[in-house]
Amino acid sequence: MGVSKQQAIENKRAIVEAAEKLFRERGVAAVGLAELTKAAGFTQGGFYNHFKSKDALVAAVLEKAMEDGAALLVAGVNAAKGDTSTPMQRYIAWYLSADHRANIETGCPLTAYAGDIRRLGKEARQAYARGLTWNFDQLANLIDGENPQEKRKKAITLFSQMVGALMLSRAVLEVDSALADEILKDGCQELLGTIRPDAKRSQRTKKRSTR
Amino acid sequence: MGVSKQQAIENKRAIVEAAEKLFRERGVAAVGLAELTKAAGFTQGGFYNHFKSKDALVAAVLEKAMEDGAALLVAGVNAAKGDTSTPMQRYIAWYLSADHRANIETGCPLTAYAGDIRRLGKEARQAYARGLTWNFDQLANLIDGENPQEKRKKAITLFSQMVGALMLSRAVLEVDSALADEILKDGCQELLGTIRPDAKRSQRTKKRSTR
DNA sequence: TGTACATCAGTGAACGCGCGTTCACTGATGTAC
DNA sequence: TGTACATCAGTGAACGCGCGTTCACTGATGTAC
Repeated sequence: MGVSKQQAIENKRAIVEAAEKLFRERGVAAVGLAELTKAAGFTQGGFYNHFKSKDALVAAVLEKAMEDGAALLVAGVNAAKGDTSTPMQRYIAWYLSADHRANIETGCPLTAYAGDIRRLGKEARQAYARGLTWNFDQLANLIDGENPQEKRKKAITLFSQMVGALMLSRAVLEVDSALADEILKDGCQELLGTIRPDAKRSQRTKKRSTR
Repeated sequence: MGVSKQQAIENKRAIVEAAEKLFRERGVAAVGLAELTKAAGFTQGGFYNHFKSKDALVAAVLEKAMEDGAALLVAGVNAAKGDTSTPMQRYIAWYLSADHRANIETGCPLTAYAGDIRRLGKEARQAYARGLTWNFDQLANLIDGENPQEKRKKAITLFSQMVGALMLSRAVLEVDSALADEILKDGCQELLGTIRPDAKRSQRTKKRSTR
């Protein structure tokens, strides 16, 4: 129908954006191209002007998701004025928050896609692995002291626990919200204690006093 | 075509068994009833003699999977003759083994379905939540000392970490097997150290000496 | 600056396909007498 | 114990549906002159 180059670029971006949200919420297989192109403001057939297949879109979406995930880490780690917590403490507190749990479309893509990624195309899986590697590297930098190997190992085990707790909490949220909250809170408490041994006791005391 | 009652029961069991494996490997949405009934030895239309809908099958499969997961925990915890490790040590070592990672169809269903369960029917999600609750209870019993709340908290955080590490390791296995192995091994080492502080050093020493 | 025309993003119908579900029918099983 | 018959698991074709992908066509955009 005749559309400016700029509009075409915007339309492609809109497909990826819509896919990024819908894929996470409902799963890649459950979201059709008709729905995606409609969300981007045009019709089904035009999809193939932008991607050679749905699989190519999936790869682009994962690539974009990993970039967004990286931005989340970088931004989340910045302290608000007057905040005396460490970057790692802020990251953990955000990661295992009810807010992050509720917003799977805008949250960490590594947890959001953890269950599906095995079944997606190779390019998508490679993007995921690259994103995970980058995340481990960044987290290792936020861990203080010790030798590089120990820092990396701590980063990996810490992140594994965050991913597991967030997934399990989301898994049972609608059916057993008390259990979901327990998983999140226990994980958060435990991890904040782990990264700073002397913070563990004060964290616990704080919890109790607020009850 | 006339079939004995016993055969009919066996056929129903065969559907659930086939579904249990295929659902985990390829996802619930990607496995059709035609494939399942064929695997069970009959044709598509007969499915509805056994289940009122695909959703009802999914619920039955999750129910069965949780039972099997429970049996895995109970069995895995039993010591071989001459084995001096604790039940918890054995469970962790099995859970974070390359063997368990490779066999998603027969492994722990809580990790296998962690990513998909949010999108399944309510009955299936309830079965999952019940299975998770049971698992936490059992693991808490395997943790020594301390008060019940601390044991439960430890069980939850420990299991979260195992689920996260196994999921992430599976997620990148085909694309970056070195990273996948690192996640599994670091997680295993860390957890074996956590549950028994004095075992941490000996575990590390053993690892190094075998390299 | 104005005109002629090639480009190519979007249209909308069609393709073959597999899905979950329904249904009239079959015929061995298993029960009632 | 033998016969008549109701039950019901399995058959196989059909239902409407939505999927990913293809394609001839449209027409505003943007370039070449």
